[in-house]
Amino acid sequence: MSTPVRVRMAPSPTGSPHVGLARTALYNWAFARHHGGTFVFRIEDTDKERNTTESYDSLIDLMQWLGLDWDEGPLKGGDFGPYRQSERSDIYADVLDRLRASSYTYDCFCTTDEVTARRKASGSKVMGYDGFCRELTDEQVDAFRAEGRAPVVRFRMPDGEITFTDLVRGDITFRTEFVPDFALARANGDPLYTLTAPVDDATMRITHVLRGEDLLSSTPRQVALFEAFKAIGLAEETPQYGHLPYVMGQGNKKLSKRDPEAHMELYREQGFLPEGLLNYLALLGWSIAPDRDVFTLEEMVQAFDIKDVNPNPARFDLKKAEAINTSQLRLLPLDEITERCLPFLEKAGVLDPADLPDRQLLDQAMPLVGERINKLTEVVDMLGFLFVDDADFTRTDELDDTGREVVAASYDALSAIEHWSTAEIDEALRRALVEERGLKPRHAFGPVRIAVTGRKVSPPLFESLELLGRERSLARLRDAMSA
RNA sequence: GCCCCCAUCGUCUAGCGGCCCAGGACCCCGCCCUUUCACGGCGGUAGCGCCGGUUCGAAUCCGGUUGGGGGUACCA
Repeated sequence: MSTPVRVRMAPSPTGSPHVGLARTALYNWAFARHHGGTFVFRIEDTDKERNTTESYDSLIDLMQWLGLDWDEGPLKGGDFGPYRQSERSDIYADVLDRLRASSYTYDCFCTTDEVTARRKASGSKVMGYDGFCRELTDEQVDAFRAEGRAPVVRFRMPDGEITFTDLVRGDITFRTEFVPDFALARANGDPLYTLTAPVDDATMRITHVLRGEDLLSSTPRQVALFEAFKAIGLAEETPQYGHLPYVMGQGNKKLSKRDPEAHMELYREQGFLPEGLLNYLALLGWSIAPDRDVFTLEEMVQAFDIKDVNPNPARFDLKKAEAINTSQLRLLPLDEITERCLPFLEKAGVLDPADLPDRQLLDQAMPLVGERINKLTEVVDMLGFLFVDDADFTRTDELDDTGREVVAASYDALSAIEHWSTAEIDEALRRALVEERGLKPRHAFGPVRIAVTGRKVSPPLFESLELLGRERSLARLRDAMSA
């Protein structure tokens, strides 16, 4: 491949970014990095009705969080800008003029109702536009205008068939009788995505278009358009297309924006690692090796080949996503995990990262939980008991009468301890509860755990007691006896 | 309806004619570790949609069939 690779990610800022989009972004990014090419980030905001600035912001935010850095685009600039279609109107208008001057397009005055009525009457199996206005005379045009009709601009599809080599599926052929003349601009003059995307790909010198399978059937239009672009001197090469498999949700439908699990922000809020999510997303249609599925982004860049992408649709499986995330978490050094937990702890009101004693306590506690959590948010429930003010401490799990007796015995045993250390706590509790009272460990330590941490589930008990400190521990035990 | 795409364990996949009576991961089920829950370790169940070809030999190639999915806009 002699010409340098240029790929792009071109989302439209409508709604919150979803996982299919992220997967497409990842593959484009990995492809660009693998080939030492350029990754362009472009915003397709031609639909004024549906675009929102919140969506635009969250798109940028998501890409930054994932660490998929772009070489050209918003916040970055580049030689082929602007990178928001809303700022490229003059470019589209110019292309439209040139296309019209060369008769690649024509004005169409038909209404949707008229077209479907004609289709129905003719008994045609093909839907969509029927080419009615292709060869209008000047008189007919005048008559339509006299009626007050404004035309949409349509592209004249050539006869015959169009074949292109899909990077993930191989050769695909469409007969153009099944791809009707399509609109490039609205009657009010606004360009449509059917025009803007190819124009941007051409002017930005995009070499490879990797996008969702939903765009597969529109590819013949783009290929035909590119022929016209070449004729009017706008493009020299048609990009190569590769259509990525769908990401499906529950059941057998494509994951849509209506599915809650489709939204990327959900995973971020749940405490997924960008590394974990990206690793999992990479697996939806690609694999790095027959016997391995946990890897770093660098390894992916190294190994990624678009030809290895599997064309099958893939179902998003939350359980596996979590498992991969866990594996990525285990790869992180403890202080890194701590650092990443901070925002979640702060947001939950567990601690103030700026508070030094809190930070020190956290650093002591993290070794107990760093290897047990699967997602960052889990530290909140796991460590909350250590930081909560005594006045606000509550138990979410209940103690029964025998539990209270165990707690009382524990209180006595622990009161007598000389040094408040894990080893002595262990020894004292074991002797008082297991040896003297003959309790099974499960029944011995369970009530103590609930008394002190408020929950049946917690970090290791003796260590937790040590960190909590003698006074607070004993206070909680005393409190639990009468609860 | 028409056009296009897809087809290996429940799920994600490896497999690009013999190495496969199909390998890995998740899930699930046992067992081990164990102060809870986890984590971790070990083991197990489970799959090439169907029918024809091609070939000495097919999960792998071809055709058909069935089943899924997507597209059919003055949305992207």
